[in-house]
Amino acid sequence: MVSADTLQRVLESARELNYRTNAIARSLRTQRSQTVGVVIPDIANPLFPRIVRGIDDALEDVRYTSLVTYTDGRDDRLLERFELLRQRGVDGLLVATARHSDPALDMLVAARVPVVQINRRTQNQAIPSVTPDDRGGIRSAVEFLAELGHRKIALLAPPQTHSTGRARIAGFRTAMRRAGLDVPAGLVQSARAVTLEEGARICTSLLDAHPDVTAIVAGNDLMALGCYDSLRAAGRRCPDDVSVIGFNDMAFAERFDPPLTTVRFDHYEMGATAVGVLLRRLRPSESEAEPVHVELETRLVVRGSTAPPP
Amino acid sequence: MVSADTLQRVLESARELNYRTNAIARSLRTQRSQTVGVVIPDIANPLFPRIVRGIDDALEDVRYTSLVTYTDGRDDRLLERFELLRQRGVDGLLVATARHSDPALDMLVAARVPVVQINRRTQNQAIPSVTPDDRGGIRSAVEFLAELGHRKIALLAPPQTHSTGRARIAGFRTAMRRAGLDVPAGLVQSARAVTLEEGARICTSLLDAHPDVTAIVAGNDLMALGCYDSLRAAGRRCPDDVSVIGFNDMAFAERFDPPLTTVRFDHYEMGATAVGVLLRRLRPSESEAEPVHVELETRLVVRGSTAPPP
DNA sequence: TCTCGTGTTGCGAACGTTTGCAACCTCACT
DNA sequence: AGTGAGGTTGCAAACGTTCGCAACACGAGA
Repeated sequence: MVSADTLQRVLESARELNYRTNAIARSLRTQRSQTVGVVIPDIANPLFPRIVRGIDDALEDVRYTSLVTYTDGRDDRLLERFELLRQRGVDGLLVATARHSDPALDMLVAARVPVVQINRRTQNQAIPSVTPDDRGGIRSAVEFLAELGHRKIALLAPPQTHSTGRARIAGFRTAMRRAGLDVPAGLVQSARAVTLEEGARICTSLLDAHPDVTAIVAGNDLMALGCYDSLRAAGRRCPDDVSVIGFNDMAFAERFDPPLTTVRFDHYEMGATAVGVLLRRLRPSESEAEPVHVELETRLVVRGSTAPPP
Repeated sequence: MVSADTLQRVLESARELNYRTNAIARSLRTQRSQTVGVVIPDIANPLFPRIVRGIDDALEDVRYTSLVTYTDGRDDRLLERFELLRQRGVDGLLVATARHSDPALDMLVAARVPVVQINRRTQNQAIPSVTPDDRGGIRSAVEFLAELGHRKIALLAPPQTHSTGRARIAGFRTAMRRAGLDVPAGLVQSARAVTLEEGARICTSLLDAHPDVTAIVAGNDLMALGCYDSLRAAGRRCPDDVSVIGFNDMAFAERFDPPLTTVRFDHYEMGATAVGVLLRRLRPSESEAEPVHVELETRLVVRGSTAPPP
């Protein structure tokens, strides 16, 4: 539109005065901040750094920035977090704290805030989500254990209030049925939280009640580590006496003692994909489009925490 | 200033219209964004999540928000990252990527941008910093090994371009001297990067050249894990044949095989303290105050990767 | 009663962009 | 030469706050 020479001179003096376009002023005028809010339980939980990294890299490609905030699993903080982010003018939200029934999320869709769920999802189908294939993952774990010869397999599931809890229980039951195995009451336990300590606690009570269990599918890697502790305390060896399988393939899982057999999916990709879904929603033309629900492929990574039953 | 009744009514209708003060407009007007930029190599590096968490919690107390961005160790990206954050109008910067000589940081102080360094520092004394007590930490590691009876102790230091590299070499030399031990050339090696792979590489070449080494002090926990790999590949056992000590006490270090003996300091506190220093700098009255350099106390955590020499 | 000081109220400018629109210019066609 | 289309230029409004300042009211002292 202007001559190359003028452009050159403009750019030059801009650099000279070191002009920097003021993103705040731009945001105020355009009503878009090129910013998305990310709500996770805790960045220090090993599940989340790679997710966040995937988010941030994908956002950077389109010159967006993330604002990350934490709930520490305290659901009463959710609304407050959302409020904070909206004050800051985020264009959309990436939420990894969904509960099966989640008024805070419902409120967001009512307020027409673009939201995408990560890792977990609510029953409200109107909110797009990117999650692992929980059922498939658990199924591959059960199949593997069954092939090894295990018959008494227990599941330590995430809480029933999480989609991960429900989906994994469902996946477990169908896989067991297909393998021709019983699931006696008491062999499926729901945790109150997805923590190492809770994993240990449940594992201990489970083994007390059912000493003949030879394999445990844990709700995630942290809970699997809790099982390690519990087994050690009970004088049982893993994998010789009891096999353990985790979920997530957290960083350094291959270096634990024993190296953890676990269901892997790509955390980085989960974050990046969620950004893609959100950005699509952010386009005015597609803001009302049918919500997508992406399920990420899982793969069982066999390491040292699984063996044939004794 | 107004009656309690009026206040009540104002607040009520504010809630009714669900008024939300627009942080962007406020920032534009006040020229303060209540935001600080955080520059780290990579959130997926296990050192950083707890630091960032400490930062964010401390910031939240004063209603600030962080904008986190990554360099992946590519120093040429630094300026670009700074530029991005300044465009976004951050009030100050927290930088964990300092090099011993660092033009990008010098540029920031020239531009009077409030900066605090975390974990590492440049030689430019004008920039406040919060770092671990590198010398003290290494000293406690060496003293412990010497007490166990080790005589041939090697150091795999971080790069010389990092303050951590220099300080740890210095600490190593004085500790060895005090213990009455020699430091032959070749027993102090500087890494090119602070990674697991680089740790393995150096460890292998070190053990080739000096097979009589019985203990290794690694630049950090990741490099220590690299030593594990290298030792295993060489058919040497840890700690029976060679002891290994790390630095940082990264998450789950106690669960590695063997559990890692390492120098611990409080990452969370490091982040929180840095925020404190930065906030003080942000006050106009103290922006020119003498820069402080906080050194965080370290403590050796003895686990299973150390034993008397064979 | 007038002046001055103190305190309150309310208006409007400013922050740095983007964007719509009016004004203007050029050129071609009638 | 007049008209209109197409294109360029430049100005001003607007985004949602904060904050300085003018205007005003009130009371006290001369």
